[in-house]
Amino acid sequence: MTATTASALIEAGSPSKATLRRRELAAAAQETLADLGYARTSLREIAANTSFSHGLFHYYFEDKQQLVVYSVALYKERCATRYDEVIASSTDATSLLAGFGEELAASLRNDAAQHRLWYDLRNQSLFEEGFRDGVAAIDALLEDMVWRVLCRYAELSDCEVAVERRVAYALFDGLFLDALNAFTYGDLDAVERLRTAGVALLPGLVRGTATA
Amino acid sequence: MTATTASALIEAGSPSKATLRRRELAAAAQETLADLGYARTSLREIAANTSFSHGLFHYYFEDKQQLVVYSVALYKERCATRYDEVIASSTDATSLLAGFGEELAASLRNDAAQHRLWYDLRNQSLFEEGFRDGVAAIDALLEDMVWRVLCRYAELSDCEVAVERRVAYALFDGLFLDALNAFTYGDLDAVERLRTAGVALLPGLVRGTATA
DNA sequence: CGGACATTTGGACAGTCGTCAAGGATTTTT
DNA sequence: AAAAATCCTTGACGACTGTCCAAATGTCCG
Repeated sequence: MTATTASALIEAGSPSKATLRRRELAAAAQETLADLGYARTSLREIAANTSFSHGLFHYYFEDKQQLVVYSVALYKERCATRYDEVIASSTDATSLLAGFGEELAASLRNDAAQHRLWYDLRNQSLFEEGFRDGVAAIDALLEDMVWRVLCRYAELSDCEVAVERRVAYALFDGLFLDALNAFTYGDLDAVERLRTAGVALLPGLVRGTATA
Repeated sequence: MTATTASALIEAGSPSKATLRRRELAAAAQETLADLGYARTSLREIAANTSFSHGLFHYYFEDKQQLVVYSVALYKERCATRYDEVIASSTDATSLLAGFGEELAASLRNDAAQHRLWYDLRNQSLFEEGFRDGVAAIDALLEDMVWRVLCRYAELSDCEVAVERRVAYALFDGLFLDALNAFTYGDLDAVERLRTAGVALLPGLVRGTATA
């Protein structure tokens, strides 16, 4: 249900002409935002990296907040399906672990700027109420994503999950945020460290089902 | 060594008259900043919650960035010693766990606004280079704090630590950030959930020393 | 007391910002 | 082809920002 709410932000199904333009503007905005962060990015600067004028953004979005939330949601909707193929194609726990670690590392390596924008937005939502609903919807998407990985891993390794959904998400998120920090500061090893730590964490979140 | 770097930010030892005033201004600034967040807080607004004028802040601080870093560091220096008394006074693993959980919960319950300011600042540092050194110094302080708790727990439970320093910090930080999000959104149960999850995590980060 | 220095004020400066509205330009519909 | 609806640009408005600075105030020592 919460996931559906998030999808509603992007308006799935009917790609009307206006919706397509809206997505185009949001995608362009996302690049500039990922570069500079929310606070330092003005609508004029966003428009400058575009073939459109700054006024147009107010034609398609009510205000800056809506634009930013829409932009981030647009990326995160794709991002939240990142591990689904590995989940579906893995037939044993070991290969799931390997595929998961690979995707985790790739996500940091290739999309670091987008991730830091997401964390920026999530943090702003602690101060600006207007962000809360959008952020909560995206957060639910990511929590579901982690939960799917964990459940599949438990299934393949014949165990049961030993932590709550939100705890599992919080732990992986902590690892990822730490790695993103290091990576952004220029520490290239952070990618491999994240892979290792992520792969090591997963087995710690399940317990054998034989004990009773 | 890294901790010493952070302490240098606050200038320990000699409480000159100027330093005292500097601390007073920073402490006042911290309140407004914790309320509004970094981006939405202007020097005029900070000064308005003070008996001083806005120009004075530029007399004691080079720019807004320095003021903010100093303000957050001032709080975090105290905060990073939060668990030390429990560490010192606990004589068995169980009471350490209980005391740790209690402090963890209290930290969220009482200082939520200060914590979200810290996370705000840490996130800004991903976009603004001027924040990096100060943030890294504070981060090292917190990592040390977690590490001290973990090492003491391992010692009292006759185990050895099974994860690296930064991984331990990242995991607890993930739990805390998740709880802070929920708490700020009005979820009062987040405090007790954080206590439970924190207490449950600690034993998972050590392993018995008997196995060889 | 009087000068030297430190502290504090409040206004001015030069920008930047989000928002909006009036008017072209373009597309769609009739 | 004319009319209507939609799309897009441009320029302006008022408010706000960090920073700087000349002047006022306070403090301390000779």
